Amino acid sequence: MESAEHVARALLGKILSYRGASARIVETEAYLGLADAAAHAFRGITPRTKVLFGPPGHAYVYLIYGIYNCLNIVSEPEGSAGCVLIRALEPLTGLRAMRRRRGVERLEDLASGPGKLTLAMGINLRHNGVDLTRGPITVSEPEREEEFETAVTPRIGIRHNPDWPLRFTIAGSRFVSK
DNA sequence: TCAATGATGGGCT
DNA sequence: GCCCATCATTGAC
Repeated sequence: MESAEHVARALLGKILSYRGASARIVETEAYLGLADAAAHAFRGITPRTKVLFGPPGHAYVYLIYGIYNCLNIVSEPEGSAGCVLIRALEPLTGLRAMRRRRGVERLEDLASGPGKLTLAMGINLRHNGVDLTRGPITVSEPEREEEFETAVTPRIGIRHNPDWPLRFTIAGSRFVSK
């Protein structure tokens, strides 16, 4: 089964890595493409959304509010536009670079939000469309799989379908967004 | 502690 | 011209 929800759940606990920085995914949201008015792909293929309609495993990076970038992973086969927004990370390595790029010290503040984490990891619009199965940005299994429970809540900051339970977090993590 | 708000630019009607 | 899948700061309490 390959739904955005399934992939969003499966990404929790995985390791996102790029150029020496790595972090554990602790919060995701599923967007359901043409079936979901909150999704960028809802209105169909445009220059911006065409990567969403492409093959899974690619990055969809977009600019939000003129300032921040958000990282998504295309989650469904070509022609189907589901994706998963990465919303928060638990920093693991490359902390010095993350602190420099973010301008804050506290570990909990480095990547505890979708705009914060792209800045911390050095991910921006240039990475739109890159294949995450080939690098240099990668998603991999953790060295030690830790047990955790998945909490399910409505998505954050959207106006359409605001109560759909498509936000997934590692329960109790201090690195989720606030 | 918490709600309100300004920053800032691309995408789309 | 309006809308954002945000964040840090401000100011009231």
